Amino acid sequence: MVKVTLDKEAARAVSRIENACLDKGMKMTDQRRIIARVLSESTDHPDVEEVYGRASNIDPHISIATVYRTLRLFDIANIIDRHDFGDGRSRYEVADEVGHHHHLIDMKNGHVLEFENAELENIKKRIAHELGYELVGDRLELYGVPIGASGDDSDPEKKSRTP
Amino acid sequence: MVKVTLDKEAARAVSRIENACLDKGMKMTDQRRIIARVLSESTDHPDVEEVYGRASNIDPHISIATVYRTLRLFDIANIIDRHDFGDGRSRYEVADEVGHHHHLIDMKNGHVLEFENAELENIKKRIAHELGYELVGDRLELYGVPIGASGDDSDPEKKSRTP
DNA sequence: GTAACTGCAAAGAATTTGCAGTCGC
DNA sequence: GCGACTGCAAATTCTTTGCAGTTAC
Repeated sequence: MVKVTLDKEAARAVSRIENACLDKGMKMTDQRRIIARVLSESTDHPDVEEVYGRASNIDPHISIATVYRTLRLFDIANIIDRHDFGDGRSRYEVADEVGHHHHLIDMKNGHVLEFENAELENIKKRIAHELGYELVGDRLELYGVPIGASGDDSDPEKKSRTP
Repeated sequence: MVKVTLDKEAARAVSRIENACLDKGMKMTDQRRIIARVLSESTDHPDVEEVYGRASNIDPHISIATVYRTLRLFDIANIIDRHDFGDGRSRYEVADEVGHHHHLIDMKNGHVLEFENAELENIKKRIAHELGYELVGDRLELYGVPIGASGDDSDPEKKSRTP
């Protein structure tokens, strides 16, 4: 049942991306559809290499240059969000349709948690206003260590370097 | 009078950095002293190339590799903060001794404003706790456009690309 | 039909590193 | 004196780009 829900959501995201492309006069090529699907089905925050790998499983002929170009386009079109978690590379995920979430990076094992907080959203807006600005974007990452932990050390999303 | 104050502060920052180096068993070379001075005297957020340029004005023989190495060391030692404002390069500034400030990037002209907000600090900590983490670091940037503006377009700190 | 897109390989930009010589402690 | 540090140039890593052929609309 979970899987069905996921597939449905992913399919919805794919068509959302396809529509966004067509709206902006971009052509919907097989490669873009594949990358859209890969991103829609991802629940983590893959970097370019990782997206390339997953896309290659679907079409082994896809080129990494195309992945770079497509991710850049999707990013500009606000279809996806680009993140920088402190290791050198950019990471991507499908953009929120509503609301806005941020990330907490577990310094112990590299896990990335997502969270959303209305109060936080308000404060950010308020601070910007107080400085005389309209908030048009923002970026927040928290870096933390598990409370009272001495736990495992796996690193499903690699390690970060910025504290 | 302002200038005197600045020089005093810069001198204090330089010796603080020197002490931190010695504390950690790092050698205090001329190059490191120069880079410490450059950073201490900067009120903006220079990138490596810029630090290199300013350091070169003091000692034209300094190498950019040394600047890279030194900035990395200072960063690890928590003497300085590294930032990423969305253009490709890293930017640096002397770390806060107390408190913690963040940045608002003016999307219109690239200006970078600094701000501090106690309420914000609390929320971040609280969110981390709710997720089961002790907050050990964080990063926040706001991107904004001036309210009711159609103003100038200078870019003293270059332009950013992330919204 | 044609402008946009792709793959490939080469170019670019930012940063790191190997090595031989130098210098702080 | 010795290990840490520096300068230099070459190497790495991530990302972009020029070009010739292909494809979506």
